[in-house]
Amino acid sequence: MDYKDLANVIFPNVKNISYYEEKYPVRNLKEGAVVTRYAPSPTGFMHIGGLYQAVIAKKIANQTGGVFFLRIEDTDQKREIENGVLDIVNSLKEFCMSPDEGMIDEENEIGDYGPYKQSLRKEIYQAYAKYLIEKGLAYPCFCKAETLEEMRQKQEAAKERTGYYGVWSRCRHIPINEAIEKIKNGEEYILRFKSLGNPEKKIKHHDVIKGNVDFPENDQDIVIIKSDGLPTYHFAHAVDDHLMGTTHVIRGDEWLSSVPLHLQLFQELGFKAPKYAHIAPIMKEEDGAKRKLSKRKDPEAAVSFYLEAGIPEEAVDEYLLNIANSNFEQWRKQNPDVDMKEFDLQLNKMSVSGALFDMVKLLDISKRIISKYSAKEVYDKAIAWAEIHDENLKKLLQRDTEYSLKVLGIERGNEKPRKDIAKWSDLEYNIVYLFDEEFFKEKQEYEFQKINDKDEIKKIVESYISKYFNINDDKETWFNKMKDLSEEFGYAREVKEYKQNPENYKGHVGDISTVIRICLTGRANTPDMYEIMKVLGKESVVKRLQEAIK
RNA sequence: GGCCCCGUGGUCAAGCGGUUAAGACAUCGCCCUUUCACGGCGGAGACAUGGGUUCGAUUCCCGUCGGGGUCACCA
Repeated sequence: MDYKDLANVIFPNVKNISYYEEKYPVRNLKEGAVVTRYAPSPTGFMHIGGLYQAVIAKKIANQTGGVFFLRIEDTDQKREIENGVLDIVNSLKEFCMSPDEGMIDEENEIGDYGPYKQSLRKEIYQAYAKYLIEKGLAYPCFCKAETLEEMRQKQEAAKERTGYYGVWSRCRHIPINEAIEKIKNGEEYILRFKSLGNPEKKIKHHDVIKGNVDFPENDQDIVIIKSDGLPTYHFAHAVDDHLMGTTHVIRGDEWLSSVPLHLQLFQELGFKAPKYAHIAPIMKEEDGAKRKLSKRKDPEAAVSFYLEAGIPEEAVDEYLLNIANSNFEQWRKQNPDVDMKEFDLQLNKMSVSGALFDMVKLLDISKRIISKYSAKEVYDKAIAWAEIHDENLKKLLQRDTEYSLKVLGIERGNEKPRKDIAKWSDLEYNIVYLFDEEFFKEKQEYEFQKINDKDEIKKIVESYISKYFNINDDKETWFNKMKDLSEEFGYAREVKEYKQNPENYKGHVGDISTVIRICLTGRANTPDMYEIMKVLGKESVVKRLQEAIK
């Protein structure tokens, strides 16, 4: 009895690995093209850290003329959630991070290296597992959970390393015929990798992000095939990334310490090892301590959080890119209108330790991006958001599209556009008062500032309506009239004038215009008043002013 | 606890033995033909710590402290 017999008893019907090696040939890509992947488990909502990985992986692949694919790692069927795959696929799509290959919905996929869902690749893993058994590098393990637990306690008591290795790996030493016997008797077992590593020796690993890291060799006989017949992460990683032609494994740095194992697996399977780039996680500060953004505790960990808040997807992508390579913002400053696809991302410039998530910075980026949109773009994007999240805003904007466009166009499209909207959920507050129906819905409560004498206010407004206001004035005329009005009531035409001789005036043009502004809009702070009047139109302006002094 | 990684202003970060230690966000002040926003200018604000090595260390080495990761039939 030899290893081949054992292999045949365990996997009597699987194909030879040469079948798969031929079926999935080496990719025909140009020199330097990088193949990356995003390989999540459908076990919960899409995490911002996952998006971060996807952004980086896609960017690196695209900018080298390579391939970015999506592989679903659903080998832990206990933890799987409903619509997990769909959520991942849709989230990627929303953030413009759709893969070149891989799953495109719960069932379907594109690309020649599939299936891209691990649960559908069972027989492939088994073929490679069989190959390892034949080589004497994998063996069945009959240890029960309790046995393992006992062993572990002994190890801890003896202050030894825990795990299944060396003298502790009892099933490794079961004679082949005995193992076959057990299997034939129906004993339950899993498959373990037979590690040839020696922890006294170091392996050198060069990580594309972390740099040189030395580890002891792995000597753990880790599980490669679980009792449900599916592979563990480690084994699936080696098989899949080999067959799918991944050149750069870009993943979270929680995997860094398994590199010795993975390298060993690639080695023993006869695969060329990929390059590894281990990304530091996005952190959050709590009670003075840093920790990974948590799915449970932090709403901002879910990508849906940003969608719901109405932060443009583009802004989130740019923010993430900014965390990845901090020189992005310099590039952005020099190339304000260039698509972020043009930015050259460099893995070796990535930080080795995790950055704290900075919502303020995200919002700043978001403001910049929204400020660049045309009124039409704002309209379309805001409606698309409101469609799902804000019925009121949708109605408001759609009532009179033409008018809405004028409102959204205020101080937009010029050289220094307004940057006061960071997310679509800000928009309603920002513009409601420009709609008469809403404005007159409730009696406005005016809080005047410097000038608050009712009579004085009434006179100022009346005078403005009767003597100065003309909707057709150009900006300069309009401006001068505001100064004339100021003068009429004993206020300085210029702020500077007033500051030089405050005793000569009751105030300055700013005080007067504030009165008009508040009567007109109900607010002390608004965008340019001239533009607002133009948008409101003659009737509305007069009506608003008259109502205000009633 | 073992193994591994990290430690520059509040945050993200340049920096690779000699620098007035960049820049961005945040913050403060001033300016910007009237508010707000934008923009401009300026201010405050940092090399965790103790030893080495060196003519000279933020940069190199060691210790300490602090932070993070990992030690599953989870990924």
